[in-house]
Amino acid sequence: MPTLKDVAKEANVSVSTASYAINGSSLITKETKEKVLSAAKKIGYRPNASAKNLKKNKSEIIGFFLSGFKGPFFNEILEGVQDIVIKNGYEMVVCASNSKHRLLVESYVDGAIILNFHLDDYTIDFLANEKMPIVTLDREMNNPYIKNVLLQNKTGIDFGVKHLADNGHRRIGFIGGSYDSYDGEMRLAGFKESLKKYNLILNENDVIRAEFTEISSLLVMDQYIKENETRPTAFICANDEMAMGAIKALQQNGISVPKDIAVVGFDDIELSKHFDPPLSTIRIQKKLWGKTAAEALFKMLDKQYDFNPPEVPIEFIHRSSS
Amino acid sequence: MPTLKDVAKEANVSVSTASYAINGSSLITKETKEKVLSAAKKIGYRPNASAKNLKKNKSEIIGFFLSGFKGPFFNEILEGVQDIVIKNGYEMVVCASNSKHRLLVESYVDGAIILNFHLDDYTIDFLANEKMPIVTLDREMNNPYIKNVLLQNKTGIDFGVKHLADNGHRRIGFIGGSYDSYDGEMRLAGFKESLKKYNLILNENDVIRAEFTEISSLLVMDQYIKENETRPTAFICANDEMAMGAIKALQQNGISVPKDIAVVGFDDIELSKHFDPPLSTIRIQKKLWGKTAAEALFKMLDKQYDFNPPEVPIEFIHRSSS
DNA sequence: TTAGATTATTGAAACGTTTCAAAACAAGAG
DNA sequence: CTCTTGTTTTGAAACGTTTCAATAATCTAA
Repeated sequence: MPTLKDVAKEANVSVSTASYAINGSSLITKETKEKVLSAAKKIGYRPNASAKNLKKNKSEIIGFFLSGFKGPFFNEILEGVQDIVIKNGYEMVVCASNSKHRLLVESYVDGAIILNFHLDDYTIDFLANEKMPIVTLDREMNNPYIKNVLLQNKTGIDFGVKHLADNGHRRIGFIGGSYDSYDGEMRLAGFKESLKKYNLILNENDVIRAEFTEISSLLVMDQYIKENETRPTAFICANDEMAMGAIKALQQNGISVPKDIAVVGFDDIELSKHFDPPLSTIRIQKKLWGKTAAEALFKMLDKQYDFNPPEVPIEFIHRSSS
Repeated sequence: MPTLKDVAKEANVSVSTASYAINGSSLITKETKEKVLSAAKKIGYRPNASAKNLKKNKSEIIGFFLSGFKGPFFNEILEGVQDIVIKNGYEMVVCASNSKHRLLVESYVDGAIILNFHLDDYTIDFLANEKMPIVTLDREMNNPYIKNVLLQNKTGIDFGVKHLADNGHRRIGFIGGSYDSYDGEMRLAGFKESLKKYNLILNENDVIRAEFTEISSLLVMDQYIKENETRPTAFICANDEMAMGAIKALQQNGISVPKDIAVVGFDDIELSKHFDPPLSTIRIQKKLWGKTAAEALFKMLDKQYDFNPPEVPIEFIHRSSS
């Protein structure tokens, strides 16, 4: 691999001149610059990012750290982030990590957005600093170099519960996800608050848990149906996949949705509007979520720390499942 | 940020000893190693990847370069790649680039998988070398350090055409995508070959083009319907999204699918089986595609160049749209 | 012309690691 | 004791850049 030194030799200038020329410094005359540039092209020079970053102590790359590429969800968030990253002249890398987090730990990136339950709070808190601000999408953290861009889970759930209550439902069940999900637990907490708000009684037995997947929800719902004589007239679910699983279980047991039981999801994933029946759900504007997060990050990279990121809008989408 | 030097000072050893200790060299005694490690922890030392990579001239990271995060497609491929990458003790970064490709050009990664029409052949050819082998998913290239892991587009289309021909269709149309897609053009070429194979005549007017999206396909199909008195009894589409768009256009014009016109897609995306009517299509095993690509890459990283990656299986999925 | 100011170029140090070769130390053998 | 051998530690160079400070070249004005 040819280096700057090789370019300098080829162009008959010093290494420093070559460096200035390639970086477009105004110190260098036009002729020299051209000489260097054509020498660089001739020998196929490419800058070495490691050396550059080592010297400059920054990479102009930000990282998005997620738990895995599965799921119908990330693409849109990433699109939003990417837009802002490009606008700021940076690049984004996306990493799924479940253990080592090398890229996060070894100063690869100048900033990070985190949506990854594998990472513990302690690590995130330890990593955040002036040289590497962090935005979390999946937890609340309190650190001058960390901003949280969180969803309005409780508001969203409240829209759903209100809708059901308005339509006369008095006994509403909830399908939650695994305990380690911040959003999931917030949604459950919101559910309980909303029930109170609308004077509905909470039947603890009607709060069931699956694992955020369609199949897990189908199974637990099937079991629930078989074990319970009387049932809620509506379920609200911590995400759309589980709503779909629940609906399938209900249908398989001869229970009609929404005639016998109404079901409301959360997230409004792409599939939801194509599902049969189309799913009532709470929509997150995912691309905007990504944008908001990225903007918060760049604000911190610009040494501004004293602000609160704007809320990401959320809305209830009424379709046929309720 | 504390450096190795700080660790060395804290532990009362030399920098080299600290380095050996942290990297687990067998030269170092147990006690020294422990001393160093606890010093490192105490002062919050984290290795600096830039310095390390500069010295070692490798990063143990491979990059996946795609054109954008849109589309229902990438996640599964990425999952496959990620599995293999982790198995090899590397990390993967995913980048969407439309212009600068900084991460690809500046020796950030030790290898690359490319599915990105924004990148031109010349650049890819220029970048590939022993220190950075490349696997392409979206074009044929001939270079000792590049392997192509391509789909069996023609075979796939042939399954579709055969299915339609077997069901008595004599006039079959095709909805292609934009000209710059390798897979799209291969599918079109395969379509023409298959027509010949089954003695069907090609009506050039029945080959229409959209842009791989549902909406573009809906629009061109709508126009096609309005402009043409007689029509094929079946369409085969270069991807599932366009098949869905076409079906919607047909339905909006009072044409029933599959009763009046059969439609077959390509890719078998998640949505296809939930679509109304569920879509007949050609399935790509996307996760396996990713795995195959990653395995080819690691073989090259292991200095093995003389092999052909295995074919990625492909199959026809019969649902209700045909 | 020439001193002084301005512009263009260069040498060398530094960034944080790794790793070779040399040095220091410890242990056995004579 | 001293010599050898083997083990552990260390000093220093190197990786490819950037950038400060210093030098060289050119220009301006008296």
